[in-house]
Amino acid sequence: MFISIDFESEEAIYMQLYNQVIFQIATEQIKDGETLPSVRQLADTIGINMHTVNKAYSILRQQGYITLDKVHGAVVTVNIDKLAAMEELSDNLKVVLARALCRNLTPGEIHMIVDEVVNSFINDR
Amino acid sequence: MFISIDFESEEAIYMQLYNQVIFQIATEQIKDGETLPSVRQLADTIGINMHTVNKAYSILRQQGYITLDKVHGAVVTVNIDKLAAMEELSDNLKVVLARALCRNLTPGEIHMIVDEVVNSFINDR
DNA sequence: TTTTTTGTTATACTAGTTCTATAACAAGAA
DNA sequence: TTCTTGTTATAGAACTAGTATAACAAAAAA
Repeated sequence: MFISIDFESEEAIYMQLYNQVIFQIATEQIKDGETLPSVRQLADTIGINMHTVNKAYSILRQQGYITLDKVHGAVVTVNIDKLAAMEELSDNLKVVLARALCRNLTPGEIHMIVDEVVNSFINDR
Repeated sequence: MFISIDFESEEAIYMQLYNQVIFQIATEQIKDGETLPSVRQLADTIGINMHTVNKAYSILRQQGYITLDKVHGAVVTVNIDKLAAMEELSDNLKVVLARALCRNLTPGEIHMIVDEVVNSFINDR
């Protein structure tokens, strides 16, 4: 797994890590059932503290992207609750799309950009 | 302008305030050219410190949703740079749509939910 | 003119978050 | 046994959020 952290960024390290794991699952660079590096190993590779990786992993687990245990480590487990997933997306979209409407983007333009972004992930597979 | 703050929320007060202004511009409850309450007045109404309102307003200004000066106060000014708006939306969508793809939502399902959210804003106008 | 209100800036304090560091524990694997 | 695993505890440094008090210049109202 390739992770690159920008230490100059405003964004917290554990958040960058969290987002990059999400991106890699979305583009299937990491697939359902595959294992992430251990917290200590990844912390060592990146050059950050173990607890920072642990925090990212804990949030990923809490939100149902991975499972964690001592036997199997951090395993990607893609959620299958469609209804919950749709509600989550709806919530996440509210702020983003409100901003787009404030900028006077039309529903058509918004659709076009949604397509672009979705396809950029799918084409990376 | 009606603002309601959840003091129990994880979300910072200035962020809740920022988001609610965005929502009200998106639903045209506040229209282009209209004036927001002064920082002191709004702080008093909500029952929070002046600096907390000032922070929300400063970010709104910095991101081009309002202009601030002593003469006219906080005036809503809808941005007209389409290209910048589209790049901003594209960036904001990346994280949200990656999460949706991790949940195994299809492009069709994503489009349906985008429509729902966009229409919920437009129908509130 | 005086008073009030405006955005803006400065300083200071508390509480909480982020990140690091060291350490320890139980449990499975080598 | 030895190593590695996830997990938890504690503690410190640096930063952020929110509050509080205060002050300034400039426009508006009295």
